[in-house]
Amino acid sequence: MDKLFLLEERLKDKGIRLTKQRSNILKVLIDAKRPISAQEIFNRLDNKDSKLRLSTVYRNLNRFEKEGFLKSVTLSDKEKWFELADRGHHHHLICIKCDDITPLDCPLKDFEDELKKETDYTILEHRMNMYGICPKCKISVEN
Amino acid sequence: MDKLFLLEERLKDKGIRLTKQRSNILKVLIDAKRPISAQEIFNRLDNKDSKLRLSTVYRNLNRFEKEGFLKSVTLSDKEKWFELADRGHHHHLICIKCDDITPLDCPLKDFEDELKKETDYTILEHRMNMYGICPKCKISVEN
DNA sequence: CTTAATGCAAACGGTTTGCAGCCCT
DNA sequence: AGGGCTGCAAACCGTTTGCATTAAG
Repeated sequence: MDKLFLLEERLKDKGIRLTKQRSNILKVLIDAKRPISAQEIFNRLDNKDSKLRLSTVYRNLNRFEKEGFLKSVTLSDKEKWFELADRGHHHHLICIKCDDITPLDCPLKDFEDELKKETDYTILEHRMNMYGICPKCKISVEN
Repeated sequence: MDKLFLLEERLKDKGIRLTKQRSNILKVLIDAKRPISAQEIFNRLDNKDSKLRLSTVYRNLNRFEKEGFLKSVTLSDKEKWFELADRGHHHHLICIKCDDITPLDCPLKDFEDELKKETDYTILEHRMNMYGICPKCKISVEN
């Protein structure tokens, strides 16, 4: 099945207009297969056929997130990264040398349940990232 | 024992000059008993006896973190929060209504060990935050 | 005295916003 | 044709930086 087509259908269903810019942004997100920043999306689309401004990228990323198409991740202290929400809840392992990203299953289900009981909080969300050096970068550091 | 005195001694031991500004910043961090932003530190010290600039707060927070006195936490997408490093490794549960913060023991030791084996990464660090609504705010929402 | 630390102001980088005009539907 | 969306430029906000002055040791 064509991911882009499906996403575009969902846009239309919600009454969100299908512009060339939106379509292109979605394409980049699909191709990326990993979290990606607004700036990087912009870079990959700049000098392409249609005009595009960074502010448009931001506006649409925010819109898409609000509509549930995207999830944002805070992996660095600087920019937000965005990825398609179709892979379900998971976390990330990031190589601090090469920015390689590995998705991780969530190990926090039991912990969260326990926490609810202990604290009487309504738990809404959690975030977890692991940072390290990937096998490849370990080798290149040695050389 | 006096926390401030001990921290100031450690500053001197490292050859870091003990200024009035530094002393005041440390006081606020000690009193806070929770992560706190540069701006909030500045607010609590503004209009006090000695002069202070926000940039000085930032410079010292970064310095203190580098020296191992502080840990920074990314709880929101906006500002960094800082807390004393004397409590050892832990995480945070934040009420999104009132910003109340509860420290949490780390539940990720086993997961991290497993991850090292599975991925052959060198794991350097991880971050984890839980977000929810505290008991008090749940009640006030109902009213 | 020496030089690290601060005050001050300006820059920076990621993100948001207001407005006029464009182009989906 | 109408209103949502974009281009454009300017603002915004947390943070950093360069330089002259101050003050710690």
